[in-house]
Amino acid sequence: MTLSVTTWNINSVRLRIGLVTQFLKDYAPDVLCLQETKCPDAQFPLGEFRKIGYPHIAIKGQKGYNGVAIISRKPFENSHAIDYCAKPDCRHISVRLSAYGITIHNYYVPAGGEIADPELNVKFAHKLAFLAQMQQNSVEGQAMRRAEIMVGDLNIAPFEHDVWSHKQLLDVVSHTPIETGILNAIRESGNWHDGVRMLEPEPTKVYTWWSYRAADWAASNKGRRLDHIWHSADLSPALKSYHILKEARSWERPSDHVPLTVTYDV
DNA sequence: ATGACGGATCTAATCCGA
Repeated sequence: MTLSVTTWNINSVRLRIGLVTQFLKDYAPDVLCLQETKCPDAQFPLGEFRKIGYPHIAIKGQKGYNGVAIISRKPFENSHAIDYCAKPDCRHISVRLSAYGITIHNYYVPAGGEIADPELNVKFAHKLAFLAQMQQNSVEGQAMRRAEIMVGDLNIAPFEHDVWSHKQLLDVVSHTPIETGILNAIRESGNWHDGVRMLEPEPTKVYTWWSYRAADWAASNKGRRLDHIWHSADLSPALKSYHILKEARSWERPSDHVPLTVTYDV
């Protein structure tokens, strides 16, 4: 049985509903995890997904900012959302896929603002606190962790070749040593495996995000790998392939992130 | 300057993204 999971920071699900449904029709992943839906639950476009074969939907959204969703062709149970840092800001939701017995966690980690110093920047302090709680959960669950996938916009590019210039981004939030160190510690202590880097090891450059601010994003190609799909160690034998839909960055009115899909043979 | 664009909101200017 195949399981394909896509993660995509959509930067407003209502504005880009046409792009999302076109993606689902063309690429048909089993599960789509969205971040930055920017949509209160009551206004989520459930019908648009139901009519193209995605009837199973878990949402955690609010007005204006953040928001996550899991949209599935296959049924799930135990939909669950965690408030990290005791803030009800819609940055996590999980489901358990009934037929697979696999749990999927979908995260939107805080961006962290401009200044990489928690003393000077409360947004960076929030990011570090969020990551600390993720690490605590990761370690606590490590011994029992089976059949789990975690995806999302983690807002950190952990490896040298996850950014266009390691040296030039060392003091830029998303690639500072404190952030990359914590993300690597979360992955290692939780015994998570990074499927994309197993299939595409360093030093190949891999990006999932290109800034809106570049005059020509494709020509400058100053990207970062901010979006990730990890799995528990027991799923590594099932890891099949990954796909980054870079061309989605050129679609009309695009998100600044593109869809990342990992496929398992389970 | 990496790079000033793009989304949502109490439709104007402000917050936020990374």
